[in-house]
Amino acid sequence: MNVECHNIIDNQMSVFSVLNQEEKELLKKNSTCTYYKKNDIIYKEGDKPNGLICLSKGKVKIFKEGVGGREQIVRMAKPVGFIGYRALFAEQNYLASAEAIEDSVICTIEKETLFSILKTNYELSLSIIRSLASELGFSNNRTVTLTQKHIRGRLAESLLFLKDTYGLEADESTIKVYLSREDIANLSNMTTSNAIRTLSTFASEKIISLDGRKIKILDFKGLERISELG
Amino acid sequence: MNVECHNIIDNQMSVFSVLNQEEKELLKKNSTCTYYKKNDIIYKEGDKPNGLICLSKGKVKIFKEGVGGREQIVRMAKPVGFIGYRALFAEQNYLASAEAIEDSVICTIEKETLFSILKTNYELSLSIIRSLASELGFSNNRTVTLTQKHIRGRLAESLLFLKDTYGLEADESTIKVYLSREDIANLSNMTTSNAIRTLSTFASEKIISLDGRKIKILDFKGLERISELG
DNA sequence: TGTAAAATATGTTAAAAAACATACAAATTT
DNA sequence: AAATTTGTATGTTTTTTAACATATTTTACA
Repeated sequence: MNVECHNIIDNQMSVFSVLNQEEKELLKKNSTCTYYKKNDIIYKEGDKPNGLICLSKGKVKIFKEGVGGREQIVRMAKPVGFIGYRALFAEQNYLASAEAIEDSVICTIEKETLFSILKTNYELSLSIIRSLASELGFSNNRTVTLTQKHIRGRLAESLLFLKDTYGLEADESTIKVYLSREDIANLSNMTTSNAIRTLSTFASEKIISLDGRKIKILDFKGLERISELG
Repeated sequence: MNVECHNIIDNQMSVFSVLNQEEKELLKKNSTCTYYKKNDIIYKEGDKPNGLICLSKGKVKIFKEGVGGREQIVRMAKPVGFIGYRALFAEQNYLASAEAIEDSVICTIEKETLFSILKTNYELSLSIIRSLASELGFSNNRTVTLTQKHIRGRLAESLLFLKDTYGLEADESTIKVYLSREDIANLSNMTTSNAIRTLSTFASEKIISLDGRKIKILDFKGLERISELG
């Protein structure tokens, strides 16, 4: 009854498109589907991965607990995308936690099955290598921007990042994800107060407009300029 | 005449140990050896990778230019280790630069040859996946510590990181790498002034002792405490 | 070997961001 | 519907860190 899993594995756009029918059937037989409510934890820092988790529906934040329990969001996942594969492939326990920020559906592909297919399928290995290498580039980039940019620059970058990740509503300006001010702060390496304050400033400068958790980008160029300036 | 390359490929401890003799010979035939003086640039942000670079001798820093040209060191390489493989496998141009901080020898394995061997050798793919996944974990960790820890915590962490990476001299306390105060600052996300000042403070607290660029760790537990506290 | 340049050191000031305080609104629970 | 909790908003204070200034030492090299 795990239709969601089947859909992902059969998806022509997914990394599994390089597999033959037999391999796909094997994956389907060894995967399970799980449903999560908004704010549900999918896994926690320290947990042991037991498979490749694929986000089929919903949105998920990946975060680490830092100094004094302060949360830093290191990644935002969208369908169809993988979660927690870093720990799985590094053969480590999770170094970050995953939490659904919307009702979500995940499909977990059993570890041994995945590795057995990986053994014979060069294309799949290569696409995993590419994914990890891209994400490492992204992470290194973020290390620099989060440490070097000032508050306005960091917030502007986060808003552009959210836009790039989740896209815009039909109005071509509302960012298609609804985060709490606290999550925006944890994504941008600042306190909640400063996230709220800086969002208000951006709104007063007509760069964005705010309506609860809805954020409309009014001046893309302006936002990019602030992000680049630091 | 590229003996250095041959040594690396034949090394029982390297990732190439999983290759058969034929594959090793192919790699040797398609690799070149290059010598760098201290402060020589090996590659620059934006350059196109043309092979897998292996550091055979010496020490190399990998850094990114941030806001206003401010440098952030994202990795320190030691022999025998790979450099610039992220960009190679992501099929991107380099997102960081590499500079020798000591006289160094590198061995470059030609790209096409490497990929052809990768195609047939599952073990090699897997070890690359593991490396990338580990480094991604490290990078995410650093994002959090560099943004959340205070100056003392960041510097303490950097000193411990340098110790873990390059080890200690025979005296069991001198860190086996000699960096400028500027490099230490660029590794720890602080200004040179603050690196100098904080090093002096640590020295006055008898946590470390300084002799030019030689740094002796006198109180390991103390340093760890400062690092963990933030 | 003298001189310029680079690196190190340290004090002072200015700016940035966190911490704190408080108020209010909205959502949830009872 | 009242009470409580949670999230948002904004002003003030304090801390942290960068920026600046200047001196001294070391290194490079002509």
